[in-house]
Amino acid sequence: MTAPNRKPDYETLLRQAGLRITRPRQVILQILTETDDHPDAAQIFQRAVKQDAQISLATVYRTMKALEENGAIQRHAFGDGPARFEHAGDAHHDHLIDVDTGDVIEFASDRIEALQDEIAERLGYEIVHHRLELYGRKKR
Amino acid sequence: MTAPNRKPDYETLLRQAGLRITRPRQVILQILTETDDHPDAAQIFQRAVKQDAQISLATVYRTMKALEENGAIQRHAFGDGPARFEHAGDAHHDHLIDVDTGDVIEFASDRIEALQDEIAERLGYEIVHHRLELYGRKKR
DNA sequence: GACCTTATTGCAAACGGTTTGCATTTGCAG
DNA sequence: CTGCAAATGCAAACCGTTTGCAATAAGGTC
Repeated sequence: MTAPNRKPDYETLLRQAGLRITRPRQVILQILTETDDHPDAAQIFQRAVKQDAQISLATVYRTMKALEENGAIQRHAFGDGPARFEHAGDAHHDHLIDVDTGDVIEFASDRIEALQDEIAERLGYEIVHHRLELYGRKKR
Repeated sequence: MTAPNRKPDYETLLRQAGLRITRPRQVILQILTETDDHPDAAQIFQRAVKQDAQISLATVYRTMKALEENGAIQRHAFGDGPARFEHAGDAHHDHLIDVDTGDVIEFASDRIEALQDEIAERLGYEIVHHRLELYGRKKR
């Protein structure tokens, strides 16, 4: 059950943050708006180059950083691979990564969240954030 | 509640795997045997150099790889930092990382494990492995 | 629309963690 | 003790990511 993703208006968001909407950014934002998966910087770059051949990978990284700082996207590091991005603002969820395909399935469980809090509590800690990733293989 | 760690006999283990016990390896294995925390390669290297000034970082990495391949240690990547190692063979557990100190506290919860299986099951997946990390701050 | 200031860009170089090629050394089976 | 394969140190390569810099362009102001 993938969480529904309302596509945020990245452009307005950046403008409100006082950032300029440049051509490269338009391209990148459009890609993010259209995408439903969890692409890494290289994938975003590849897609972007098709629209505008002289966009640089550095700009992709810088744009992702700007978006992240403004809470528009989230950065994940699954396994040991490159960072992958997804738009923030959806309800909290964790990830199940298909080890064969790299596909990411989102899921949420209040019970797991509650248990985590309980454990942290017992250890005398306050959870700042957490990471729960299930790596699995599709049953046939 | 840190899981009790029975120190494995790395040396015998490597010998059984047909690997040679060299001076650098002796030093590294001793360090691993003595350590209770989750050191990264650089830390192991630092400690090793004190015993034998000409051990190289490459050898640390190669030794850790050999140990990992033989199931003697586990490699973790907390946050975005360097890989950190711990001896395998202890009962399964997850980690709570103190965001202020980097300290790692181990914990286990059957209930969380069960919930994970349940979720994967529901999604039609079989869990190969998982990663659960709580990042927290000590309450005073 | 032209102008000006400042943010943003592309490029290439630097980065940090990790791996690798190679010539040399070493463990250890025979 | 010898010989050969395995392991070492070193430096260079690697990969994902960040950064310095000079050039370009966004977008507020007139």
